[in-house]
Amino acid sequence: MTTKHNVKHKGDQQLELTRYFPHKLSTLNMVVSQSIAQLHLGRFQLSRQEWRILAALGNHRSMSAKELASYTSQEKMQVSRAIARLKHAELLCQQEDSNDRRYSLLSLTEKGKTTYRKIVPLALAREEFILSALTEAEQEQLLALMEKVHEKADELQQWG
Amino acid sequence: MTTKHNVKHKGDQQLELTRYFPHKLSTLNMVVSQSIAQLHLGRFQLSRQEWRILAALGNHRSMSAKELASYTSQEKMQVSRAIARLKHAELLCQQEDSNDRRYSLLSLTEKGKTTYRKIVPLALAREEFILSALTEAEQEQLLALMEKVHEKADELQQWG
DNA sequence: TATTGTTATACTCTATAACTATA
DNA sequence: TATAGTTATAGAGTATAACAATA
Repeated sequence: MTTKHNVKHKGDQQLELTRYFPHKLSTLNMVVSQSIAQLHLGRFQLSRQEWRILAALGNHRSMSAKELASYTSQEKMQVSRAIARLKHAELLCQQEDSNDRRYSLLSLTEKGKTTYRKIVPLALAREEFILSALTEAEQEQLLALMEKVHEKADELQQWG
Repeated sequence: MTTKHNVKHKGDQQLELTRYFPHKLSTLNMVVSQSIAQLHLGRFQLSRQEWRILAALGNHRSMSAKELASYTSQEKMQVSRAIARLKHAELLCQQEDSNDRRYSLLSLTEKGKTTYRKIVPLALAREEFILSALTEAEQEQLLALMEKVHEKADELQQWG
């Protein structure tokens, strides 16, 4: 019996960290996210949270804080604080929803849109560079496989 | 011209966050790493850094702090602090390398080995569950594709 | 009573770099 | 002078939950 992780003794399972999927995924994410962070942190002074919100609003005109949290996969406090910073930097403006005043409508200011238009081509160029390691078909495969794994991991997380 | 990310106006690139590879990778990593963290944080009171070191030493008998840093993809301070905590918990012991006393030889205590033997089967079971979303062939594909992407991202990160 | 969003608090993590000891 | 490893410090990020306003 041969498996990916060696079994040295009967009933004595070994875990080789460098072949352990969660670790491989984590290190891949580390290098990819750092290469992207160089962009928004370095040149645009945007935290990851702020960058995600800028990206969301640049593409969707207007969203509530709750929608932003869900869309950007962040907690509502993270979103709330990122909004405060973006508002302070005058990249974003906030108005009440007249139908339900608990909601706020968030959208980019002209300054925010300008920043979006500057950063997006650079971000897409980096994505393209990274994915140029793969053929188009492989890219689709990779995304499909990641999707499947994501669903299973969701299941696991729910059940603890 | 159709691309993955819509182009609404000429020269006006749009980025759809949910289709942006770095973001998809980040959210996948989030759910996978959290499902693993439930294990080592919840049941074994080990931080991610400590868990990685335990895993490394359980599989390799003895390593120096520097080797651990490289092997576990962590900074040397993180490793140093994780070592201190593991030493305090008596899971790990440290002795000087008699050839070069700058180096220390780190290895698991019996208590550390016992913890390793308890946690590894559970960690592997979680990995197996997550990867059960894929066939064996798909698993190999996924790892191969991730490897290629990793190399490209390394390149990008180096050049800034 | 439930929901959106903000704020307070304490805690952890991180990054930079200074530091010790050895070579 | 270079390397292994530790420690100090400050800043950033995080989680929990209390809170206000609205429905």
